[in-house]
Order: sequence, then C-alpha cells, then structure tokens
Amino acid sequence: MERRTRQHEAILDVIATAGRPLLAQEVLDLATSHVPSLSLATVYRNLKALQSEGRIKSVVLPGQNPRYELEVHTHHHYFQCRQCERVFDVDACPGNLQMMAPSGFRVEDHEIILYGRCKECGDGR
Amino acid sequence: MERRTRQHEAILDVIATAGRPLLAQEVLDLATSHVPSLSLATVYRNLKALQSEGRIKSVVLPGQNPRYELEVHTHHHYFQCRQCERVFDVDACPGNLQMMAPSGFRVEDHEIILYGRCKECGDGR
DNA sequence: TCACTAATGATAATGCATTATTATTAGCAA
DNA sequence: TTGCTAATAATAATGCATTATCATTAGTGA
Repeated sequence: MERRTRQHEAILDVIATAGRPLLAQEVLDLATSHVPSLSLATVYRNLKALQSEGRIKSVVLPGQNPRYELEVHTHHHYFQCRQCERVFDVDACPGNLQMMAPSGFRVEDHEIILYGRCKECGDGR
Repeated sequence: MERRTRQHEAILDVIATAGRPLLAQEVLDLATSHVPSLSLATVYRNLKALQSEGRIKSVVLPGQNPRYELEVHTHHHYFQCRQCERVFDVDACPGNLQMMAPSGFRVEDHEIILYGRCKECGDGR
C-alpha cells in the first residue's frame, strides 16, 4: 500500500472515527458513504495491510468475526451490547488475576468481555 | 439418540472424564481408543444431540473452535495454557464487574479467560 | 500530460469446520 | 433369533468468511 487512494483513506478514517472495533462488513457499510464504489475485497486488502503495518489490530470475541480498531498499546477490555451487538472498548481492568487460577497455574495475561446494554440501548428499545 | 451405542457411551465418557472442555477432534482422538472405528461425523452428531439434551455445553474461546464439557449450571471461567493449548475450568470469579463499564452501560454478564502456563507445563517444557 | 504500475472492483476460488447423504451395521422389542 | 430401523462410517456437500484472479482504473514521478 504505497499509493494514497480514496478507498484507503476512507477505510482508515472510518476505523479511526468509529471509536469502537468494527467488523469488515461495518467498515464497508460506513466507508461506502465516502466512496460508493468501494468493494469488500478492497476492505479486506486494506485491513490486512494496515494490520501488518501495525496501524490497526483485530479484536476477536468468542464465536464472532474479527473486528478492527486502531492499535493502541494499552491493555484494555471489551463490552458487547446484547441489543445492538456493537462492541465498545473498556479501559478499566481489575488488574492481576493470578488469584483466580488453580494452584500451580501461572497467569500471564487475561481477557475480559462484558455483556449487557450499552448507553443507547439501556432503555430497552 | 434413543439407542445406547458403544460410540455414544464412549463420547460421553470421554467428555465426563476429561474434566476440561474438549475440541471435537480431541473427543475423536480420545474416544477412538475405546471405539477404534469411530468417525468424526458420529462425534459431531452426538455432540449436537447431547447439547440439545442439555447434557453438555459448548465453550468458545476467541478465534478457536468450540470445545465441549459437561453442563454444570454454575458460573465459571476458563484458563488456556499457551504451551499445550488445553483449556481448564476456573471456579473463581471476581464477582460483579459493573464498575468496569463506562457510565450508562449496564453489565449483565461477563466472560473471563486467563492465559498462561498450566501446572504441567509450568516448568517450561 | 504521459507512462508506469499499484490499487481497485467484480467475482471466482479457497479453506475449513460442520452437516448431509447413503449404504451398512447393530440395538432392541417381540 | 428375527425384523425393524436408529445409529454409524465414509465421504461428499455446505456455508461462509476470507483470499486470489484479472481486467480496469487511477496515483505519482518525470
């Protein structure tokens, strides 16, 4: 990806602006308003390139397709709304969870996913 | 699944004995020692039946194929060893994580996955 | 503006876990 | 033991996200 194309710009812009991890399909849907002719193949091509350049990273929730967000090298977690199914970043962290593991097991990292209602869906619509 | 077959017995036995969630392929590998002719299709067929009967449940870690364990209706979490890749149950739980969520978000449930070294792989083999 | 060629768009192909198909095997009731 | 048919074994088919192909479009340096 050496040349600066409208498609590339739109894809990166959409991810940077969203403020939450997006599915490839969501990236396509959102970026299509900038570049109507955008193809899903181009989205995948760019996601792959951006990822290998370390500009974005993939976020995978159990049983779901990968989502993509800007790479920030800070430890964080995720919240998924059961209503709108969107995923949001969560900065809080309970810290080391070594105490949760059975004796003899060494905990090196952890992943936490919260499920519930996001702010917008909170009233039950 | 009305009839009691050797295959069915072997599959359920392997899951009950393992004490940890098993991949379909692991179920096949382990149960094959009981029933050498066992087919992967039969494993899938039985997993599906056992699941719809509520006898087992599937455990899905991000980006991985589903694993299966006996259904116990107690809230628990998982630990995956980075060395042997096996998954273990973790009974401990930090409790309600509402405090982790951004304001306005309601947390209804959570999932925690610990990663590290299991007891057997702890010494670095 | 031109030439070169990277990137795109459209779509076919892939990879792979899971499911369907079908001939065969084997529970189980009589 | 026999007959019925559920379950199995082997393998082809599916579903679907992602990747490859290739003709066309459009950046970019000269």
